Amino acid sequence: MVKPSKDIFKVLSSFTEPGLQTGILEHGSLAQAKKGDVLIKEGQYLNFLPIVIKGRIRVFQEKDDREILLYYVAKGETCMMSLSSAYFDYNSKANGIAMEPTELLVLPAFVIAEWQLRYPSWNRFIIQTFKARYDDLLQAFGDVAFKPIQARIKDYLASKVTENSSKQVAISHQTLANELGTTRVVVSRILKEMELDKVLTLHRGYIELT
Amino acid sequence: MVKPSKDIFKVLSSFTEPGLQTGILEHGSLAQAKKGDVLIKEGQYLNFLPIVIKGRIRVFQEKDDREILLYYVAKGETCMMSLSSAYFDYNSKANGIAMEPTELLVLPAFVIAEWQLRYPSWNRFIIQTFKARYDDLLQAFGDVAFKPIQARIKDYLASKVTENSSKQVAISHQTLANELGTTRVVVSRILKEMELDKVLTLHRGYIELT
DNA sequence: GAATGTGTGTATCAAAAGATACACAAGGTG
DNA sequence: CACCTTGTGTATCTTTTGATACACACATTC
Repeated sequence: MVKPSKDIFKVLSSFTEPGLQTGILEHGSLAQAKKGDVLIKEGQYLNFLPIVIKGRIRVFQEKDDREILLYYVAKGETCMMSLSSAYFDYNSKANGIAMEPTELLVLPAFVIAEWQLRYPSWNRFIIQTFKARYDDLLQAFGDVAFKPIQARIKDYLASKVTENSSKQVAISHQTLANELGTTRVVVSRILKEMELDKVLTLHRGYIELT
Repeated sequence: MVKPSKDIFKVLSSFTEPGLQTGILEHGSLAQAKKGDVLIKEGQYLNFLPIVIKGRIRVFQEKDDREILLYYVAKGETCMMSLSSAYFDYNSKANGIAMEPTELLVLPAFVIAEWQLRYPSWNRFIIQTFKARYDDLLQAFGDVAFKPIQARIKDYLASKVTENSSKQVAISHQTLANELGTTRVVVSRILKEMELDKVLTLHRGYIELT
């Protein structure tokens, strides 16, 4: 049980109220996760709220041997599943796995509602989280409902290109399939078509957009 | 511009603080919508928050000539799109249409954030709305991503049977297709298969589960 | 370099879903 | 009744997606 230091407010810069900062230092603890660590499992009850200080968490749904991405939790953000779960005593409807070595600030569930009425910046944080996750999900929902996989692959790759400002996207076909909720063979097939259409070049382990 | 009376708190029974009630009576106004009235259009900016007092609103996404249901807004509830839009000055990502003659309490956007810090019951209302809509959407997302249409039709009809405690579900094939994001022909085909499997009987304008 | 795991290409077949077109029935309206 | 709208049944064809199977290349480890 490691206590956080004031350094975390370099990352959590939106939490400005002195009382809030004191509360975080008092009730919070720091936890580490290795790449691949399972942080949240579907069905699990959570009575704490993790906020990512460093690293990234992938949150996804699973059914049989298929997966589909919901969202990533980046530095300074928290996970919707935990928030819902901690706030309402519901269980998680998704899984969360650390993508890289990740550092978490863990807060007990009871502070969420309490601080929300007391500290405007905390309230804003909670509302922002709900809103951002809802928007993400809505976007994903529309895509799955209306777009063919080909277009979704294109979109996914395009967003990665922007995100990393590199034309080369390091991802395997299997992982891409897991992000989009389909299978490896389908992804390979479509990627090959796209290569024939000259929109990208395929390599082992990465894809190069043209 | 019709001012609301105290009667609305029969519906909005969770708003207990006297100050909140006064605020609602002061800043709110009542509006009526006829069946089929378009209340929210995709892309629209909203600077008000409507709360349903009577009736029901259908919120859905649209692309080309396809539709897919997001959720219904029932008595005492508000619409996630409006909330997001009014709270954050974003535009709506969905459409809202009155399903029946509907009465709305309309509040100006600025009250949302203000009341949220001042009145716990209002805060709870806002959070509940986010949470409930997120859950709905997550469920729908998983269904679209993983379930074949046949199963989704089954689920949809089953939920209507429960909701109305009647084995007869009054819905046309076209409307059902619009709820699920597919086309009429597909729905008719699958329903016919299901009739041959003896799980339901088809009639003009309604479907009877067995 | 043999063994193993991971990543990719591809063929074949099957199932699901969509597009288009047409027939017809039921109900309401003039 | 003639007319129009809405709802349904269904055939045909195509596209998309999925399932299974197999080959092979690259990389890592022993």
